[in-house]
Amino acid sequence: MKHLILIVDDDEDILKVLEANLRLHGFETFSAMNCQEAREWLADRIPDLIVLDLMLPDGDGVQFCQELRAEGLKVPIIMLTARDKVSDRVLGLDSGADDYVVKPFEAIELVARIKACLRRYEQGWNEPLKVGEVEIDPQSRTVTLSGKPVELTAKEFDLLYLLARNCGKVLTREEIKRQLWKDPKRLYSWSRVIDVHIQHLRKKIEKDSQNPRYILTVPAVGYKMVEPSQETLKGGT
Amino acid sequence: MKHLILIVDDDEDILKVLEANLRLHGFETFSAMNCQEAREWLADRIPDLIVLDLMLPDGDGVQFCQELRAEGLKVPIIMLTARDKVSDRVLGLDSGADDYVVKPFEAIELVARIKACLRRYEQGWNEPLKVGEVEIDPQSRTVTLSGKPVELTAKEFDLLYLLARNCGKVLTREEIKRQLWKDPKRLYSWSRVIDVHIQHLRKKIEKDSQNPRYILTVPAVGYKMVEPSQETLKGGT
DNA sequence: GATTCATGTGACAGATCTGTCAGGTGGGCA
DNA sequence: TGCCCACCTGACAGATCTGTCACATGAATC
Repeated sequence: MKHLILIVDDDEDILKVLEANLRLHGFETFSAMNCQEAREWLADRIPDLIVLDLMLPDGDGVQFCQELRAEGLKVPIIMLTARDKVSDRVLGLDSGADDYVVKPFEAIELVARIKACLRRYEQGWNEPLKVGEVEIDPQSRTVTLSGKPVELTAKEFDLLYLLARNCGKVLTREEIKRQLWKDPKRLYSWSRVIDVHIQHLRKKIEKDSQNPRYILTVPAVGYKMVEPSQETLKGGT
Repeated sequence: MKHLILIVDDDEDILKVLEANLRLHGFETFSAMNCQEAREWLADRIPDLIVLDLMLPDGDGVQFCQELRAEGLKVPIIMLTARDKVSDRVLGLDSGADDYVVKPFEAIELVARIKACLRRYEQGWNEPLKVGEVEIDPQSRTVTLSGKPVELTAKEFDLLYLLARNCGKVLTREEIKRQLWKDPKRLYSWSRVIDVHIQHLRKKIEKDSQNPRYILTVPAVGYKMVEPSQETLKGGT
């Protein structure tokens, strides 16, 4: 439930201040001293927001930001930048960043920006979705099937919402793991958790969990959710 | 899932540093010390990207690169070159290389370039294709024939997509094998797998698998996919 | 028409992948 | 503390996929 923030900065003092402040405000934090560290960390899990210094020992923050965006990372990124280094690229925010804060700054200001960004971002993750007869409302974390409420556990809900947001697109088990488990180290790669949760979901939202219409297996690849076709909707054996 | 990178360089130190760095970033690597070794390796399989030194003991990198392109190899190639050797040929990139990095370089920079190249390249592998009435969508891994969905296995799908991407061009069995089997050692060279999969595909997407309109046999060479001509579309016997 | 070579076809078995289940673990709560 | 519940693990069986083989077919050549 806590938001996880990744801070990328090479100044230890700033790191410490930021970490302390953010934790005070109920965030979980993880720090990286350079691009490389950040990359490695991001290979495993996805934070809710990234605070990124413009100047890093092993690369340019703007470039790094563009790289992340190109990889399809969608979480908000806030840039830290010295006043005299505020380049047009950053100001134009076409680096892919969502906001920037000029150093030196009050920690409180950054926290405010972070909260604002998260709010805006989570709008997208707060939108109710409808796939076929399945309606998913993240606000209340409720799911209804043909109007009737369905009880889901936390993981089941998150998994369903993730699938629904990528409706039609195949998600590999790797992708799912990265999004749903903040600490993937604890999850053995050969674990069958995802399959198990998928089965639970099917039992709850499919009429015939043996012949699923919503959550399809794509052999050798992963799973995908689809808008059921008319015929499968009718012919519900 | 991991990307496979072939590094061609005769400097063992550089090789070691590159391998370590690339593996750290989740790539699989294979090294060749010269053109010959690279050629032999490439005869078996196709990496996702090649890092190629300009100066090699048994040949010129630019020439080797052109050779590979002439053979129809399409994966991105990044050239390594000493600053004073940056020839116009390389700068113009008409050697067929996609990018170049000047020595000495930061490993991190190369990694960034590699990722950028891969991203650009893989865009192409996510695009839906349409050949005649056959539509192929890699995102959802679905195929439709005249709008009606067709069920394919994983291998069948990969094979079809490969043929479609090379629509009009003949692919030899060797080329197909190199692209679809990352570990070709396990596949006997006389194996008929490809033929068998082709037959399965024909049964699924051709009206008359005896007189295929999409997937044609080119005797003594291989297979090719074509945009069916009008007459064959009408006269469907 | 016989021979030869390459491709098409169907059957089969081993490999791989998914679905399923029976514990085990740990956190929350009374 | 002890119960309950969600979640994770690991083993297994069944289903599916895939590579191999044996043989059929068909075209080209002499």
